[in-house]
Amino acid sequence: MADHPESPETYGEIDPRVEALVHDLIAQVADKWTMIIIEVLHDHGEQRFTRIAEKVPGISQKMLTQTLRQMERNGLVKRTVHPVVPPKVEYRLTDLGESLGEAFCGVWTWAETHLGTVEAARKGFDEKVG
Amino acid sequence: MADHPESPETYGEIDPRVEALVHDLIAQVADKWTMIIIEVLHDHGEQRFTRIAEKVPGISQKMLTQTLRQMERNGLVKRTVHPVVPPKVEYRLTDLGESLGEAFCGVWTWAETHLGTVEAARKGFDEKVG
DNA sequence: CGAGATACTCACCAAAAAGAAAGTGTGAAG
DNA sequence: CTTCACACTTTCTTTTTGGTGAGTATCTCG
Repeated sequence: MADHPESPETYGEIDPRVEALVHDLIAQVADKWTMIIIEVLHDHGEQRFTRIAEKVPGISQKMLTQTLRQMERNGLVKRTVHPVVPPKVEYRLTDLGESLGEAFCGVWTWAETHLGTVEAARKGFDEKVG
Repeated sequence: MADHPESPETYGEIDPRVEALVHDLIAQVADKWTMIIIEVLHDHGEQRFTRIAEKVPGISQKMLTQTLRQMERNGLVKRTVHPVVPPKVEYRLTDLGESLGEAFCGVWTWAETHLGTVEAARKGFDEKVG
């Protein structure tokens, strides 16, 4: 599973660290929940846990916590705890988070633009096969 | 799981069909293997099955077939079978596939640019936690 | 005193995804 | 007649994911 010394160039001159990070990030951004949370936080600004949950229908507490933690670890969101009772925790996008949202716009736009093409391709493919 | 009439706007005015497709596509594009295959095909042009496999270390035959099929279904690659023996099958990116690769560049670039920032954020986070 | 609010965590389980390995069809080469 | 190449497919096993529901800490309100 390590390197293949016999295949000199696997692909290009890509720094494996960048590779790994891209995979990582993309896997996360691509993640259903991360994507939506970035959008919610972008559109509505700083929000607390329960508010986010309300705006992301279908998410479980577990996944919300998990996703938010992951985003925090990657520096995409800032988590602010107010030491009051009952607890109050607020989340907001960092500059990094905002910039990722923007970078991702290209893919969103692509998807919107080519919606029809992709649907047609799928239909064509499924007809030939099915 | 449908709408929340009591929360008038969950997020924006997004057509749920677009939503769904975007999630779908993004999940697929974001896929580790799809990303790499797009790159390989972009850099090296049309390639046959085994050649791709060689350039994507770690992928299993199953996943390669699966990913390629999915990409074909979405119109990202063209599959050409030459009726010879032993079999010869070639894959190449369609215009749609190329355009997706380009749209994705933004994210790649983002990742390269912010590699350091993210790594630092992770380190900081892990130190506080661990 | 007991309920309620908030932001979690934890344990358990089912489903889905992925890996590993062996099998398939066909014709040419040895 | 056996072997090999190629592009898969199939089966089996393992790993990863995600949902559910209960539990926790703390202070306030009725």
